[in-house]
Amino acid sequence: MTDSSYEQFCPVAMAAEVLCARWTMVLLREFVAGSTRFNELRRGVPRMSPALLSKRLKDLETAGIIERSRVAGEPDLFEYRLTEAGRDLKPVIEAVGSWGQRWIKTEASLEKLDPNLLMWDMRRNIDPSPMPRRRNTIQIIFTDLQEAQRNWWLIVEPDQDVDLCSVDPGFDVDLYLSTDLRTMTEIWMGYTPIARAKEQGRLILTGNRQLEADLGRWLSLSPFAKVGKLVA
Amino acid sequence: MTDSSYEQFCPVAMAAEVLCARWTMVLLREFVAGSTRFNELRRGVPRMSPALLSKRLKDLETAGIIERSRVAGEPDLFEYRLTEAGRDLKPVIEAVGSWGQRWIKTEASLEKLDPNLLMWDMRRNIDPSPMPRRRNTIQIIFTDLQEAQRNWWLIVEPDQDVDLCSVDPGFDVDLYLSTDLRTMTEIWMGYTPIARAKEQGRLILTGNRQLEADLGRWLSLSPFAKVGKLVA
DNA sequence: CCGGATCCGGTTAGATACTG
DNA sequence: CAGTATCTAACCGGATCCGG
Repeated sequence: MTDSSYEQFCPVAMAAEVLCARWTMVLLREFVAGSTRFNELRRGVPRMSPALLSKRLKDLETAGIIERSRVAGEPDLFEYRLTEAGRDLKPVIEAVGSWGQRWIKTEASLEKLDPNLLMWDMRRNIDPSPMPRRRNTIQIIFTDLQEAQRNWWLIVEPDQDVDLCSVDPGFDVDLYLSTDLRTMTEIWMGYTPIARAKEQGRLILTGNRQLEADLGRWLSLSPFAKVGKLVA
Repeated sequence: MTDSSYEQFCPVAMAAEVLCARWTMVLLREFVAGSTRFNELRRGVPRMSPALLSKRLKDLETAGIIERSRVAGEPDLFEYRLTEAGRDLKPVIEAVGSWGQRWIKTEASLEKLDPNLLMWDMRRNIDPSPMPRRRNTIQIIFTDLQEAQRNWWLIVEPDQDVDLCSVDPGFDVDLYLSTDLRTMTEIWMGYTPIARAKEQGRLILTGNRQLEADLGRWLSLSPFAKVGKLVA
Protein backbone atom coordinates (compact mmCIF):
# COMPACT_ATOMS: atom_id res chain seq x y z
CA MET A 1 0.00 0.00 0.00
CA THR A 2 1.58 3.25 -1.09
CA ASP A 3 1.53 6.24 1.20
CA SER A 4 -1.20 8.19 -0.50
CA SER A 5 -2.37 9.38 2.88
CA TYR A 6 -3.37 12.89 3.80
CA GLU A 7 -1.23 12.57 6.95
CA GLN A 8 -3.82 14.24 9.14
CA PHE A 9 -5.20 12.87 12.40
CA CYS A 10 -8.54 14.60 11.78
CA PRO A 11 -11.36 12.05 11.44
CA VAL A 12 -12.62 13.74 8.29
CA ALA A 13 -9.24 13.23 6.65
CA MET A 14 -8.87 9.67 7.96
CA ALA A 15 -12.31 8.73 6.70
CA ALA A 16 -11.85 10.52 3.39
CA GLU A 17 -8.73 8.48 2.69
CA VAL A 18 -10.81 5.37 2.28
CA LEU A 19 -14.26 6.77 1.39
CA CYS A 20 -13.20 9.31 -1.21
CA ALA A 21 -11.13 7.15 -3.50
CA ARG A 22 -12.44 7.18 -7.05
CA TRP A 23 -15.63 5.06 -7.43
CA THR A 24 -15.71 4.12 -3.75
CA MET A 25 -18.70 6.27 -2.79
CA VAL A 26 -20.71 4.95 -5.74
CA LEU A 27 -19.68 1.41 -4.89
CA LEU A 28 -20.76 1.88 -1.29
CA ARG A 29 -24.14 3.09 -2.51
CA GLU A 30 -24.45 -0.29 -4.28
CA PHE A 31 -23.68 -2.07 -1.03
CA VAL A 32 -26.15 0.02 0.93
CA ALA A 33 -28.73 -0.75 -1.77
CA GLY A 34 -28.14 -4.44 -1.11
CA SER A 35 -25.77 -5.82 -3.75
CA THR A 36 -23.41 -8.54 -2.58
CA ARG A 37 -21.94 -10.36 -5.58
CA PHE A 38 -19.05 -9.24 -7.78
CA ASN A 39 -21.08 -9.15 -10.97
CA GLU A 40 -24.09 -7.73 -9.19
CA LEU A 41 -21.91 -4.86 -8.03
CA ARG A 42 -20.55 -4.51 -11.56
CA ARG A 43 -24.04 -4.02 -12.85
CA GLY A 44 -24.43 -1.06 -10.53
CA VAL A 45 -21.10 0.47 -11.58
CA PRO A 46 -20.85 -0.62 -15.21
CA ARG A 47 -18.21 1.94 -16.14
CA MET A 48 -15.84 0.77 -13.44
CA SER A 49 -13.24 -1.68 -14.72
CA PRO A 50 -13.31 -5.11 -13.05
CA ALA A 51 -9.67 -4.66 -12.07
CA LEU A 52 -10.41 -1.47 -10.20
CA LEU A 53 -13.54 -2.99 -8.66
CA SER A 54 -11.43 -5.87 -7.43
CA LYS A 55 -8.89 -3.47 -5.95
CA ARG A 56 -11.53 -1.35 -4.26
CA LEU A 57 -13.15 -4.43 -2.74
CA LYS A 58 -9.79 -5.40 -1.26
CA ASP A 59 -9.29 -1.85 0.03
CA LEU A 60 -12.73 -1.83 1.64
CA GLU A 61 -12.06 -5.22 3.19
CA THR A 62 -8.75 -3.98 4.59
CA ALA A 63 -10.55 -0.94 5.96
CA GLY A 64 -13.02 -3.20 7.76
CA ILE A 65 -16.00 -1.93 5.78
CA ILE A 66 -16.88 -5.15 3.96
CA GLU A 67 -16.25 -8.86 4.45
CA ARG A 68 -15.59 -11.41 1.73
CA SER A 69 -16.92 -14.91 2.21
CA ARG A 70 -18.07 -17.94 0.25
CA VAL A 71 -21.70 -18.20 -0.68
CA ALA A 72 -23.25 -20.80 1.62
CA GLY A 73 -23.33 -24.18 -0.12
CA GLU A 74 -21.61 -22.96 -3.28
CA PRO A 75 -18.00 -24.06 -3.67
CA ASP A 76 -16.38 -21.15 -5.43
CA LEU A 77 -18.84 -18.32 -5.43
CA PHE A 78 -18.04 -15.34 -3.27
CA GLU A 79 -20.07 -12.62 -1.72
CA TYR A 80 -19.22 -9.29 -0.14
CA ARG A 81 -21.21 -7.90 2.74
CA LEU A 82 -21.05 -4.73 4.78
CA THR A 83 -19.67 -5.09 8.28
CA GLU A 84 -21.16 -3.09 11.13
CA ALA A 85 -18.75 -0.27 10.26
CA GLY A 86 -19.96 -0.52 6.67
CA ARG A 87 -23.63 -0.44 7.57
CA ASP A 88 -22.86 2.63 9.66
CA LEU A 89 -21.88 4.40 6.41
CA LYS A 90 -25.53 4.63 5.42
CA PRO A 91 -25.89 8.15 6.93
CA VAL A 92 -22.84 9.25 4.95
CA ILE A 93 -24.27 7.98 1.66
CA GLU A 94 -27.60 9.56 2.50
CA ALA A 95 -25.99 12.91 3.31
CA VAL A 96 -24.05 12.87 0.04
CA GLY A 97 -27.10 11.82 -1.98
CA SER A 98 -29.39 14.35 -0.33
CA TRP A 99 -26.94 17.11 -1.04
CA GLY A 100 -26.70 15.94 -4.64
CA GLN A 101 -30.45 15.77 -5.04
CA ARG A 102 -30.77 19.29 -3.68
CA TRP A 103 -27.90 21.04 -5.42
CA ILE A 104 -26.94 19.21 -8.60
CA LYS A 105 -28.66 20.87 -11.52
CA THR A 106 -31.52 18.77 -12.87
CA GLU A 107 -30.23 19.10 -16.41
CA ALA A 108 -26.81 17.77 -15.42
CA SER A 109 -28.34 14.58 -14.05
CA LEU A 110 -30.63 14.17 -17.04
CA GLU A 111 -27.61 14.23 -19.34
CA LYS A 112 -26.60 10.85 -17.90
CA LEU A 113 -29.67 8.81 -18.74
CA ASP A 114 -29.13 5.07 -18.63
CA PRO A 115 -31.99 2.58 -18.93
CA ASN A 116 -29.95 -0.25 -17.40
CA LEU A 117 -29.21 1.68 -14.21
CA LEU A 118 -32.74 3.05 -14.06
CA MET A 119 -34.46 -0.31 -14.44
CA TRP A 120 -32.01 -1.98 -12.06
CA ASP A 121 -32.79 0.66 -9.46
CA MET A 122 -36.54 0.45 -10.07
CA ARG A 123 -36.49 -3.31 -9.72
CA ARG A 124 -34.74 -3.05 -6.38
CA ASN A 125 -37.31 -0.66 -5.01
CA ILE A 126 -40.57 -2.19 -6.22
CA ASP A 127 -42.96 -2.69 -3.34
CA PRO A 128 -45.02 -5.79 -4.19
CA SER A 129 -47.34 -5.49 -1.22
CA PRO A 130 -50.03 -3.34 -2.89
CA MET A 131 -50.18 -5.73 -5.87
CA PRO A 132 -52.61 -8.62 -6.46
CA ARG A 133 -51.34 -11.84 -4.87
CA ARG A 134 -50.37 -13.50 -8.12
CA ARG A 135 -47.61 -13.10 -10.65
CA ASN A 136 -47.72 -9.55 -12.06
CA THR A 137 -45.91 -8.80 -15.29
CA ILE A 138 -45.27 -5.18 -16.21
CA GLN A 139 -43.76 -4.23 -19.52
CA ILE A 140 -41.94 -0.91 -19.81
CA ILE A 141 -41.49 0.46 -23.31
CA PHE A 142 -39.04 3.29 -23.88
CA THR A 143 -40.43 4.65 -27.12
CA ASP A 144 -37.32 6.71 -27.84
CA LEU A 145 -34.79 3.88 -27.60
CA GLN A 146 -33.50 1.35 -30.09
CA GLU A 147 -34.62 -2.24 -30.02
CA ALA A 148 -31.90 -3.54 -27.67
CA GLN A 149 -32.84 -1.20 -24.80
CA ARG A 150 -36.47 -0.52 -25.70
CA ASN A 151 -38.41 -3.22 -23.88
CA TRP A 152 -38.16 -4.27 -20.25
CA TRP A 153 -40.24 -6.63 -18.15
CA LEU A 154 -40.68 -6.50 -14.41
CA ILE A 155 -42.01 -9.77 -13.06
CA VAL A 156 -43.30 -9.68 -9.52
CA GLU A 157 -43.74 -13.25 -8.31
CA PRO A 158 -46.31 -14.28 -5.69
CA ASP A 159 -43.44 -14.84 -3.23
CA GLN A 160 -42.70 -11.11 -3.65
CA ASP A 161 -39.51 -11.72 -5.62
CA VAL A 162 -38.96 -9.17 -8.39
CA ASP A 163 -37.22 -10.14 -11.64
CA LEU A 164 -36.06 -7.84 -14.39
CA CYS A 165 -35.79 -9.00 -18.01
CA SER A 166 -34.71 -7.27 -21.16
CA VAL A 167 -35.98 -10.16 -23.28
CA ASP A 168 -39.63 -11.18 -23.40
CA PRO A 169 -40.20 -13.76 -20.65
CA GLY A 170 -43.34 -14.89 -22.48
CA PHE A 171 -45.84 -14.20 -19.70
CA ASP A 172 -49.10 -12.36 -20.31
CA VAL A 173 -48.48 -8.71 -19.57
CA ASP A 174 -50.71 -7.19 -16.88
CA LEU A 175 -49.70 -3.57 -17.39
CA TYR A 176 -47.92 -1.73 -20.18
CA LEU A 177 -45.98 1.40 -19.34
CA SER A 178 -45.18 3.40 -22.44
CA THR A 179 -42.91 6.41 -21.99
CA ASP A 180 -39.52 7.84 -22.89
CA LEU A 181 -36.33 7.35 -20.93
CA ARG A 182 -36.11 10.94 -19.79
CA THR A 183 -39.66 11.05 -18.48
CA MET A 184 -39.27 7.78 -16.59
CA THR A 185 -36.01 9.04 -15.08
CA GLU A 186 -37.64 12.33 -14.08
CA ILE A 187 -40.40 10.39 -12.34
CA TRP A 188 -37.91 8.12 -10.61
CA MET A 189 -35.85 11.08 -9.38
CA GLY A 190 -38.93 12.87 -8.09
CA TYR A 191 -38.62 15.73 -10.57
CA THR A 192 -41.95 14.99 -12.23
CA PRO A 193 -45.06 13.58 -10.52
CA ILE A 194 -46.67 10.57 -12.19
CA ALA A 195 -49.93 12.47 -12.56
CA ARG A 196 -48.31 15.29 -14.50
CA ALA A 197 -46.50 12.91 -16.84
CA LYS A 198 -49.82 11.19 -17.58
CA GLU A 199 -51.62 14.48 -18.18
CA GLN A 200 -48.93 15.57 -20.59
CA GLY A 201 -49.13 12.29 -22.44
CA ARG A 202 -45.50 11.48 -21.67
CA LEU A 203 -46.55 8.38 -19.76
CA ILE A 204 -49.26 6.06 -21.06
CA LEU A 205 -50.58 3.16 -19.00
CA THR A 206 -52.52 0.28 -20.54
CA GLY A 207 -53.88 -2.87 -18.90
CA ASN A 208 -55.03 -3.83 -15.44
CA ARG A 209 -56.92 -0.87 -13.93
CA GLN A 210 -56.00 -1.72 -10.36
CA LEU A 211 -52.27 -1.99 -11.09
CA GLU A 212 -52.53 1.29 -12.98
CA ALA A 213 -54.35 3.07 -10.16
CA ASP A 214 -51.85 1.78 -7.60
CA LEU A 215 -48.77 2.67 -9.66
CA GLY A 216 -47.83 5.38 -7.18
CA ARG A 217 -47.83 2.81 -4.39
CA TRP A 218 -45.91 -0.14 -5.81
CA LEU A 219 -43.47 1.90 -7.91
CA SER A 220 -41.27 3.29 -5.15
CA LEU A 221 -39.22 6.23 -6.32
CA SER A 222 -35.57 6.92 -5.70
CA PRO A 223 -34.69 7.10 -2.00
CA PHE A 224 -33.79 10.75 -2.65
CA ALA A 225 -36.96 11.71 -4.53
CA LYS A 226 -38.46 13.37 -1.49
CA VAL A 227 -35.52 15.74 -1.00
CA GLY A 228 -36.61 19.15 -2.24
CA LYS A 229 -34.70 21.03 -4.89
CA LEU A 230 -33.60 24.49 -3.92
CA VAL A 231 -32.44 25.45 -7.41
CA ALA A 232 -34.22 25.28 -10.75
CA MET B 1 -12.47 19.15 -18.80
CA THR B 2 -11.92 15.49 -19.52
CA ASP B 3 -14.77 13.06 -19.12
CA SER B 4 -13.85 11.63 -15.77
CA SER B 5 -17.50 11.33 -14.90
CA TYR B 6 -19.22 8.31 -13.43
CA GLU B 7 -21.98 8.75 -16.03
CA GLN B 8 -24.75 8.00 -13.55
CA PHE B 9 -27.81 10.14 -12.93
CA CYS B 10 -27.92 9.01 -9.29
CA PRO B 11 -27.42 11.96 -6.93
CA VAL B 12 -24.82 10.04 -4.94
CA ALA B 13 -22.73 9.61 -8.09
CA MET B 14 -23.29 13.17 -9.25
CA ALA B 15 -22.28 14.56 -5.86
CA ALA B 16 -19.33 12.20 -5.51
CA GLU B 17 -17.91 13.44 -8.80
CA VAL B 18 -17.15 16.78 -7.22
CA LEU B 19 -16.96 15.95 -3.49
CA CYS B 20 -14.80 12.84 -3.70
CA ALA B 21 -11.90 14.13 -5.75
CA ARG B 22 -8.60 13.77 -3.95
CA TRP B 23 -8.19 16.37 -1.14
CA THR B 24 -11.59 17.92 -1.76
CA MET B 25 -13.29 16.59 1.37
CA VAL B 26 -10.40 17.76 3.55
CA LEU B 27 -10.41 21.12 1.83
CA LEU B 28 -14.14 21.47 2.43
CA ARG B 29 -13.58 20.76 6.10
CA GLU B 30 -11.25 23.78 6.11
CA PHE B 31 -13.98 25.90 4.59
CA VAL B 32 -16.58 24.68 7.05
CA ALA B 33 -14.10 25.46 9.83
CA GLY B 34 -13.97 29.01 8.56
CA SER B 35 -10.86 29.47 6.41
CA THR B 36 -11.23 31.85 3.49
CA ARG B 37 -7.78 32.85 2.21
CA PHE B 38 -5.49 30.84 -0.06
CA ASN B 39 -2.64 30.60 2.40
CA GLU B 40 -5.01 30.08 5.28
CA LEU B 41 -6.43 27.08 3.45
CA ARG B 42 -2.89 25.90 2.69
CA ARG B 43 -2.12 25.88 6.37
CA GLY B 44 -5.00 23.45 6.90
CA VAL B 45 -3.88 21.17 4.06
CA PRO B 46 -0.10 21.57 4.17
CA ARG B 47 0.62 18.42 2.15
CA MET B 48 -1.51 19.57 -0.76
CA SER B 49 0.53 21.24 -3.46
CA PRO B 50 -0.47 24.83 -4.21
CA ALA B 51 -1.04 23.85 -7.84
CA LEU B 52 -3.58 21.23 -6.87
CA LEU B 53 -5.17 23.54 -4.31
CA SER B 54 -5.57 26.15 -7.01
CA LYS B 55 -7.17 23.61 -9.33
CA ARG B 56 -9.54 22.34 -6.67
CA LEU B 57 -10.62 25.87 -5.81
CA LYS B 58 -11.47 26.43 -9.47
CA ASP B 59 -13.36 23.12 -9.58
CA LEU B 60 -15.34 24.03 -6.46
CA GLU B 61 -16.11 27.44 -7.89
CA THR B 62 -17.33 25.84 -11.13
CA ALA B 63 -19.46 23.46 -9.08
CA GLY B 64 -21.08 26.42 -7.32
CA ILE B 65 -19.75 25.44 -3.90
CA ILE B 66 -17.46 28.42 -3.30
CA GLU B 67 -17.16 31.96 -4.62
CA ARG B 68 -13.94 33.85 -5.26
CA SER B 69 -13.90 37.59 -4.62
CA ARG B 70 -11.58 40.41 -3.69
CA VAL B 71 -11.11 41.20 -0.04
CA ALA B 72 -13.04 44.39 0.67
CA GLY B 73 -10.75 47.38 0.48
CA GLU B 74 -7.65 45.40 -0.49
CA PRO B 75 -6.57 45.75 -4.11
CA ASP B 76 -5.20 42.31 -4.97
CA LEU B 77 -6.08 40.04 -2.12
CA PHE B 78 -8.63 37.34 -2.76
CA GLU B 79 -10.89 35.30 -0.58
CA TYR B 80 -12.96 32.20 -1.10
CA ARG B 81 -16.29 31.71 0.63
CA LEU B 82 -18.84 28.93 0.72
CA THR B 83 -22.01 29.62 -1.22
CA GLU B 84 -25.35 28.44 0.13
CA ALA B 85 -24.76 25.11 -1.62
CA GLY B 86 -21.36 24.98 0.06
CA ARG B 87 -22.68 25.75 3.51
CA ASP B 88 -25.21 22.99 2.97
CA LEU B 89 -22.28 20.55 2.80
CA LYS B 90 -21.77 20.86 6.53
CA PRO B 91 -23.95 17.80 7.26
CA VAL B 92 -21.89 15.80 4.76
CA ILE B 93 -18.60 16.74 6.43
CA GLU B 94 -20.11 16.00 9.82
CA ALA B 95 -21.36 12.60 8.68
CA VAL B 96 -17.94 11.69 7.27
CA GLY B 97 -16.13 12.96 10.37
CA SER B 98 -18.48 11.24 12.78
CA TRP B 99 -18.04 7.96 10.95
CA GLY B 100 -14.27 8.45 11.06
CA GLN B 101 -14.30 9.26 14.74
CA ARG B 102 -16.33 6.15 15.45
CA TRP B 103 -14.63 3.61 13.20
CA ILE B 104 -11.06 4.65 12.42
CA LYS B 105 -8.73 2.89 14.80
CA THR B 106 -7.33 5.24 17.43
CA GLU B 107 -3.80 4.07 16.73
CA ALA B 108 -4.12 4.86 13.04
CA SER B 109 -5.03 8.47 13.81
CA LEU B 110 -2.28 8.80 16.40
CA GLU B 111 0.29 7.79 13.80
CA LYS B 112 -0.37 11.10 12.05
CA LEU B 113 0.51 13.52 14.82
CA ASP B 114 1.19 17.07 13.66
CA PRO B 115 1.65 19.97 16.09
CA ASN B 116 0.91 22.57 13.39
CA LEU B 117 -2.47 21.11 12.53
CA LEU B 118 -3.30 20.47 16.18
CA MET B 119 -2.46 23.98 17.35
CA TRP B 120 -4.18 25.54 14.33
CA ASP B 121 -7.32 23.57 15.16
CA MET B 122 -7.12 24.38 18.87
CA ARG B 123 -6.72 28.07 18.15
CA ARG B 124 -9.83 28.05 15.99
CA ASN B 125 -11.91 26.46 18.70
CA ILE B 126 -10.81 28.35 21.79
CA ASP B 127 -13.80 29.77 23.64
CA PRO B 128 -12.59 33.02 25.28
CA SER B 129 -15.83 33.68 27.15
CA PRO B 130 -14.89 31.81 30.37
CA MET B 131 -11.56 33.66 30.53
CA PRO B 132 -10.70 36.80 32.50
CA ARG B 133 -11.49 39.95 30.49
CA ARG B 134 -7.89 40.84 29.77
CA ARG B 135 -5.19 39.48 27.53
CA ASN B 136 -4.51 35.84 28.41
CA THR B 137 -1.30 34.22 27.24
CA ILE B 138 -1.03 30.45 27.35
CA GLN B 139 2.19 28.68 26.50
CA ILE B 140 2.04 25.07 25.33
CA ILE B 141 5.24 23.06 25.63
CA PHE B 142 5.53 19.77 23.78
CA THR B 143 8.25 18.17 25.83
CA ASP B 144 8.93 15.47 23.23
CA LEU B 145 9.51 17.77 20.26
CA GLN B 146 12.57 19.56 18.94
CA GLU B 147 13.07 23.25 19.44
CA ALA B 148 11.33 24.37 16.24
CA GLN B 149 7.98 22.78 17.13
CA ARG B 150 8.32 22.66 20.89
CA ASN B 151 6.84 25.96 22.09
CA TRP B 152 3.54 27.56 21.16
CA TRP B 153 1.71 30.58 22.47
CA LEU B 154 -2.01 31.16 22.40
CA ILE B 155 -2.86 34.82 22.95
CA VAL B 156 -6.48 35.56 23.71
CA GLU B 157 -7.01 39.29 23.37
CA PRO B 158 -9.64 41.23 25.33
CA ASP B 159 -11.62 41.64 22.09
CA GLN B 160 -11.84 37.85 22.06
CA ASP B 161 -9.47 37.46 19.14
CA VAL B 162 -7.18 34.44 19.41
CA ASP B 163 -3.64 34.49 18.02
CA LEU B 164 -1.25 31.59 17.66
CA CYS B 165 2.53 32.05 17.71
CA SER B 166 5.40 29.63 17.44
CA VAL B 167 7.86 32.31 18.52
CA ASP B 168 7.77 33.98 21.90
CA PRO B 169 5.52 37.04 21.66
CA GLY B 170 7.16 38.41 24.81
CA PHE B 171 4.03 38.71 26.94
CA ASP B 172 3.90 37.43 30.50
CA VAL B 173 2.55 33.89 30.39
CA ASP B 174 -0.61 33.30 32.42
CA LEU B 175 -0.68 29.53 32.10
CA TYR B 176 1.88 26.93 31.08
CA LEU B 177 0.68 23.68 29.58
CA SER B 178 3.41 21.05 29.57
CA THR B 179 2.64 17.79 27.80
CA ASP B 180 3.63 15.61 24.86
CA LEU B 181 2.17 15.83 21.38
CA ARG B 182 0.39 12.50 21.59
CA THR B 183 -1.31 13.30 24.89
CA MET B 184 -2.46 16.71 23.69
CA THR B 185 -3.83 15.12 20.50
CA GLU B 186 -5.62 12.41 22.50
CA ILE B 187 -7.25 15.10 24.61
CA TRP B 188 -8.22 17.12 21.55
CA MET B 189 -9.76 14.07 19.86
CA GLY B 190 -11.72 13.15 22.97
CA TYR B 191 -9.82 9.90 23.51
CA THR B 192 -8.42 10.96 26.87
CA PRO B 193 -10.16 13.22 29.42
CA ILE B 194 -8.15 16.15 30.71
CA ALA B 195 -8.50 14.86 34.27
CA ARG B 196 -6.98 11.50 33.43
CA ALA B 197 -4.04 13.07 31.60
CA LYS B 198 -3.35 15.23 34.67
CA GLU B 199 -3.60 12.28 37.06
CA GLN B 200 -1.15 10.31 34.95
CA GLY B 201 1.26 13.22 34.89
CA ARG B 202 1.08 13.44 31.10
CA LEU B 203 -0.31 16.97 31.34
CA ILE B 204 1.09 19.49 33.78
CA LEU B 205 -0.51 22.91 34.30
CA THR B 206 1.32 25.79 35.93
CA GLY B 207 0.18 29.36 36.52
CA ASN B 208 -3.14 31.11 36.98
CA ARG B 209 -5.40 28.86 39.07
CA GLN B 210 -8.60 30.11 37.55
CA LEU B 211 -7.41 29.53 33.97
CA GLU B 212 -6.25 26.09 35.02
CA ALA B 213 -9.53 25.21 36.68
CA ASP B 214 -11.50 26.41 33.65
CA LEU B 215 -9.33 24.62 31.09
CA GLY B 216 -12.15 22.23 30.25
CA ARG B 217 -14.39 25.19 29.43
CA TRP B 218 -12.22 27.45 27.27
CA LEU B 219 -10.30 24.66 25.53
CA SER B 220 -12.99 23.36 23.22
CA LEU B 221 -12.19 19.92 21.89
CA SER B 222 -12.51 18.66 18.33
CA PRO B 223 -16.07 18.96 16.99
CA PHE B 224 -16.04 15.15 16.80
CA ALA B 225 -14.75 14.51 20.31
CA LYS B 226 -18.20 13.72 21.61
CA VAL B 227 -18.81 10.95 19.06
CA GLY B 228 -18.38 7.65 20.86
CA LYS B 229 -15.95 5.01 19.73
CA LEU B 230 -17.42 1.58 19.11
CA VAL B 231 -14.06 -0.14 18.68
CA ALA B 232 -10.99 -0.17 20.83
C1' DC C 1 -20.91 -17.59 -16.94
C1' DC C 2 -18.29 -16.07 -12.55
C1' DG C 3 -14.45 -13.79 -10.44
C1' DG C 4 -11.05 -11.92 -11.24
C1' DA C 5 -5.57 -10.85 -13.23
C1' DT C 6 -2.53 -8.63 -16.78
C1' DC C 7 -0.87 -5.26 -19.77
C1' DC C 8 -0.61 -0.74 -21.82
C1' DG C 9 -1.45 4.17 -22.71
C1' DG C 10 -3.24 8.49 -20.88
C1' DT C 11 -4.39 11.36 -16.85
C1' DT C 12 -3.66 12.95 -12.31
C1' DA C 13 -1.12 13.96 -8.28
C1' DG C 14 3.35 14.98 -5.60
C1' DA C 15 7.69 17.53 -5.12
C1' DT C 16 10.07 21.41 -5.81
C1' DA C 17 11.15 25.66 -7.63
C1' DC C 18 9.88 30.04 -9.10
C1' DT C 19 7.27 34.61 -10.13
C1' DG C 20 4.44 39.18 -10.05
C1' DC D 1 0.29 36.75 -0.72
C1' DA D 2 -1.41 34.09 -4.32
C1' DG D 3 -0.61 31.48 -7.13
C1' DT D 4 2.51 28.92 -11.97
C1' DA D 5 5.74 25.87 -14.07
C1' DT D 6 7.97 21.62 -14.56
C1' DC D 7 9.17 16.99 -13.99
C1' DT D 8 8.33 12.45 -12.31
C1' DA D 9 5.65 8.82 -10.05
C1' DA D 10 1.34 6.88 -9.13
C1' DC D 11 -3.16 5.88 -10.53
C1' DC D 12 -7.01 4.98 -13.66
C1' DG D 13 -9.63 3.29 -18.00
C1' DG D 14 -10.04 -0.07 -21.52
C1' DA D 15 -9.14 -4.13 -23.55
C1' DT D 16 -7.83 -8.63 -23.23
C1' DC D 17 -7.15 -12.99 -21.15
C1' DC D 18 -7.53 -16.88 -17.84
C1' DG D 19 -8.87 -20.76 -14.56
C1' DG D 20 -12.81 -23.13 -12.62
